Amino acid sequence: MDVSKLSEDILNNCSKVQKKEFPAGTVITTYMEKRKQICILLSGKADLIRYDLKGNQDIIEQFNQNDIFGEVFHNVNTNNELFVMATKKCEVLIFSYDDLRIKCKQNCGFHTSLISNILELVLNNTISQNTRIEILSKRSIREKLLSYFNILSSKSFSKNIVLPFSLTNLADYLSVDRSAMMREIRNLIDEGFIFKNGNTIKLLY
Amino acid sequence: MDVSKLSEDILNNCSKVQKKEFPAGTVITTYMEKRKQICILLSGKADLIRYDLKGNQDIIEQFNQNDIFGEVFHNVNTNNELFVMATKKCEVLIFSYDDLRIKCKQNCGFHTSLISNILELVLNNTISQNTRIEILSKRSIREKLLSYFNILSSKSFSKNIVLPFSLTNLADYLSVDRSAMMREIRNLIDEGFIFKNGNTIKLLY
DNA sequence: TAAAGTCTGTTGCAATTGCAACAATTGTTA
DNA sequence: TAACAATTGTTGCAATTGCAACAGACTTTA
Repeated sequence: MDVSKLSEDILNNCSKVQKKEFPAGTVITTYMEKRKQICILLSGKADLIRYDLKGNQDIIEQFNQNDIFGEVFHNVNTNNELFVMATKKCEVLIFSYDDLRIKCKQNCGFHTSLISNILELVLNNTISQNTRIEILSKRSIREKLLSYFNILSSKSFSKNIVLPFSLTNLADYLSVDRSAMMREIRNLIDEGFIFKNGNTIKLLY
Repeated sequence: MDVSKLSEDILNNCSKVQKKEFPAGTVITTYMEKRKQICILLSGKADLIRYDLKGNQDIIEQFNQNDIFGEVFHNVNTNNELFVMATKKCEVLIFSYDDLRIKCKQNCGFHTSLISNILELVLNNTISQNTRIEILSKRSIREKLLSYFNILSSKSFSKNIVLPFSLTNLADYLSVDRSAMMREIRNLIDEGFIFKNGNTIKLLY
C-alpha cells in the first residue's frame, strides 16, 4: 500500500486526523486507557517502551516506516505504563479509533476506503505477529534460528539470505541471549548446516 | 461485539459470504496462497495445524467462538502447509478479503459496517497477540508465569485468579515444557509467591 | 584523527530447562 | 461401573541457556 497517498487523502478529507513531527528522543505518545489512539508512522523510527518494576526500560516493539501502532493494539491499564519514543526524527499520523467509526455515517465513501486501508495495515501487522509468535514458540535457540532462516529463505526464494538487521537485534527479535545465540550460530556453521559471511547466510541443507 | 448479529446481517446482505457447518474431526479449510480467505468461528472449537518436517502435527493456534482466522493472517507458501481442523462441531462464516473490499463500491452503507466489524475482530486478535508476544519474550519460565498471572490479575482486578485453561494447555501457551513449568510453579509456591488450589491461584506479592 | 560508542565474537560457569519416565488423580465413555 | 483417556504432579539427568566479562572490529562524532 502507498501510505503517503493515504496520508494525503486523509489530511485533505478529515479534520480529526493530525500529522505531527517528533525529533529524535522525544515522546510520541503515552498509551492511556480508553483513548483508543491509532498512529501511523510515515517516516522515521520509534520504540515502544515500558518501565519494568526495577525501573529498567524494556523495548517491547520497534516501529519503522508504514507501521501502525497505538492503544487499540494493546491491553492498557494503570499498572502498565507504555510509551512510544522517537529514535529518529518521525512524521506521524494520529487519530482515534472512535473518530474512524463515527465519521463513517457522515462521509461514507471516503471513510470506507480509509477503514479499509487501516484494515490492510492491521492485517500486515497481524501476519508479522503470527510469524514472530511461531518463532518464539520454538523451544531451542537452534530451532528459532532455523525457523527464522527458513522464513527469510522462502520469502526470497533463495538459500542465500541477508539478515535485515544486526545480530544484536536478531537476538532481541528471537528473545534469546545474544552470546548464546552467537554460540549456536557457530555450532550451526561447524556442523555444516549454514555458511555465514557478515550479514549473509547460506543454507546448506 | 455481537457476532451472531453480525452473522445475521452478513447473510441477509451478502451473497459472497457463506455459512457452513463442520463436524468434529473434519477439515474446515486449508491455507492456500493468494486466496485470501477469512473465516469467523460462530461456534465450536478448532485448531490451526501444520505438519512439520518429521510429519508431526504442530498445533499453531487454537480457535474458539468469535475468533477470526484465515489465510490473510498468515504468511502462506508452498513449503508451509497449514490447515484448520474442527475439534468440536463448528459453525463458520467464510468469505474472501477481496470480496470484502470490492463490494464496498456497490453497497457502501452495509459494507462499511461489515469492514468496521471485521476491523474490530482483527484488533481484538492483535491485542491477544501482543499480550502473548510479550509473555513469550520473557527469558525464564518463572518470568513467563508471573507475567501471565499479572495480566490475568489486572484484567480481573483481583489477586485471586482462575486459569482459563488446563495446566497442560498453559504450558503450550507459554511454549515451555510442562514438567519444567510444574516444577517452577512448585518453586513459586514453596518460596511463598503464590498459593495454588486446583485452577485457582492467589498472588501473595 | 582521536575518542566514544556500537557490534561481533568468544569463553567459563552456574542456573535453568527439556526430556523421559512414572505414579496418582480426575474425567469420559462404553 | 469398569476401562480408557487425559491431566496433574514428581524426579533424575543431560543438554541448553543466560550471565558476566572481555577483546577486537567497525562506525560515528567531536
